[in-house]
Amino acid sequence: MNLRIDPASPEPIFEQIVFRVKNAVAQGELGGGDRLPSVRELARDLAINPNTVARAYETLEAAGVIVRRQGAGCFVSERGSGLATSERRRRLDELVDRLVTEGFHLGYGARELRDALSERLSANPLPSKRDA
Amino acid sequence: MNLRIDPASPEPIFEQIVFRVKNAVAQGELGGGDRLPSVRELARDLAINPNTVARAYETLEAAGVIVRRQGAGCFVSERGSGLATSERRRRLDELVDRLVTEGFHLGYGARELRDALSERLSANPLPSKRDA
Amino acid sequence: MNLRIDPASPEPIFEQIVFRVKNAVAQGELGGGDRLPSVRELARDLAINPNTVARAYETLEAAGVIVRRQGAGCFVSERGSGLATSERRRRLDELVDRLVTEGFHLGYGARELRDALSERLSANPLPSKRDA
Amino acid sequence: MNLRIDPASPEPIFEQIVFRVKNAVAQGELGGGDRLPSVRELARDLAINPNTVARAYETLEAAGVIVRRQGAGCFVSERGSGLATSERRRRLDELVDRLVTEGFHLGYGARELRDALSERLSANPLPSKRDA
DNA sequence: GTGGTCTAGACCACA
DNA sequence: GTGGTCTAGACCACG
Repeated sequence: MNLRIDPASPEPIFEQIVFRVKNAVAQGELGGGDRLPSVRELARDLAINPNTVARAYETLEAAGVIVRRQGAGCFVSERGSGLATSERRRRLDELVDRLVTEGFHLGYGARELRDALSERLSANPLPSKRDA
Repeated sequence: MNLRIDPASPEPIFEQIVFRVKNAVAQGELGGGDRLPSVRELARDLAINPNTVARAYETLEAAGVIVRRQGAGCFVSERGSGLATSERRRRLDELVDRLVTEGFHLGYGARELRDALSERLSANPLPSKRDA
Repeated sequence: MNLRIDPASPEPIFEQIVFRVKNAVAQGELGGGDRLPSVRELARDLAINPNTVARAYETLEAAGVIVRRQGAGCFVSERGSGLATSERRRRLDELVDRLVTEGFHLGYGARELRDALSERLSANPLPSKRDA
Repeated sequence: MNLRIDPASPEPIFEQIVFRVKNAVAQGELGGGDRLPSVRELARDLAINPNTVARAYETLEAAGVIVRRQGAGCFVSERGSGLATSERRRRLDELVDRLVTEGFHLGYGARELRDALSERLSANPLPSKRDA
C-alpha cells in the first residue's frame, strides 16, 4: 500500500493515515478482506506512536471502512457504512460544493473542473461500486 | 449576502465564515469590489466574538479572496490567488482526489460523481472565470 | 445528569460514560442543544484521566449523539445518526435477539419479557421520537 | 445445530460461540441433555484454535448453560442459572434498559420497540420456560 | 477557558 | 503475536 505521512503537514497524522487507507481502497489497491499492517508494525515503519496508528484505525472502523479483531488484526470491511440515502447525498453535495468553491478560487471554471474529475476517474478507475 | 453560521456544527466558526464568503463569490452573489460587513457589524449580527470574525477576514485576505483597506473596510478582491500554475494544479488534484475517495466510500461510482458535479454546475453556474 | 462510574466493572470506563449519556438522552434528562460537562471537569469529578472522558465524547460524536466544538464544549446533537433504515432495523433485531436470548437463560418467558419492557417504557417514557 | 461464526465480526469468536449456543437453546434447537460437539471437533469444523472453543465452553458452563462430563462431552444443562431472584431481575432490567436506550438512538419509539419484541417472540417462540 | 493531537509506557484480552 | 484500555503529561487550536 506504500503508506507515507508528512509530519510537517497541518493535517493530523492520524487523518493522513485514514485518508491514505480510504484512498487505497478507492483505487482498488486494497479490497474487502485484505489485512492492514498491524498497529505496532505500521507505527514502527512510520516512526510514530502506536496510539496514533490505533486512533487512525479506530476512525476507519467507525467509518465502516475496516473491522478490527482482537488478536487477529485489522481487515478491509466487506460492508459499507450503512448510512441513509439522504445522509449520503447530503455529504456528497457538500464534497461537490467544496470542490466547486475552492476550485473556482484557484481560478478554474466549470469545464476545467469537469475535465479534472473525468481525467482522474479515467486515470484511476474506481473498483466495482461499494455498498453504501 | 445573508451570511449565516451554524453554531451547532463541529466546523470552527471562523472556517464557516471563510467558506461562506468564498461560496458566495463562487456563486456570483458577491463580485469584485463588493464591500463586506465590518468586523464589529458582522460579529454583532452573528452574535459571536469579534476576534473570530477578524480571524476569518485574515484568512480570506491571505487567500487572496478579499482585500482590507485601512479605514474603508473589506472588499472582494478583483485579483486571483497569485499561486503558481503548478501549485494551483496540485491543489485541484487534491480536491478532486478527496471528492473521488470520499464519494466512493459513500457508495457513489464514477458516473454518479460526474453527474453530481455537472448538476451542481448547472444549478449554480460559476461567474465568469476568475484570474489565477 | 448525575454521572457515576464503576471502576471495578469489566465494562470499560469510557463505555460506561457513553451509555450513561445515551441513557440520559433517552430519558429526556438531556435534550438537543444541552451542554455536557467539559472534558476536564468530568474527568476531575470522576477522578479519571481526561483522555478517557475525551474518548467517550469522541465515541458519542461518532454515534451522532453529541457534537464537539473546539473552544465551546460538547452539546447534545439535534440530528440523528443518519443510518439507513435497513441498518437501523438490523441493529434493532440484534438488540431484541440479545434480550430474548439472555432473558430466557435468566429464566424469563415471553410474557415476562414483554411485561418488563412495557413497565420500563411506562415508568420512564421516551422523549418525543428522535430522528434516525 | 449448524453453528456458524463470522470471522469478519469485531465480536470475539469465543463470544460468538457462546451466544450462538445460548441462542440455539432459547429457540428450542437445542434442549436439555443434548450433546454439543467436542472441543476438537468444533475447532476443526470452524477452522479455529481449540483454545478458543474451550474458552467458549468454559464460559457456557460458568453461566449454567451446559455441563461438562469427564470423558463424555458437553451437554445442555437441565437446570437454570442458579442466580438469586434479585440478581436475575437486576440483569433483566439492565438488558431492557439497553434495548430501550440503544433503540431510541436508532430512532425507534416505545411502540416500535414493543412491536419488535412481540414479533420476535411470535416468529421464534421460546421453549417451555427454563428454571431460574 | 474549551477541545484536539501526540507521545510514552503500563497492563489486559483475544487467537 | 494481535488489538483495547487507561494513565500521565506536553503542546496546539478555537472562542
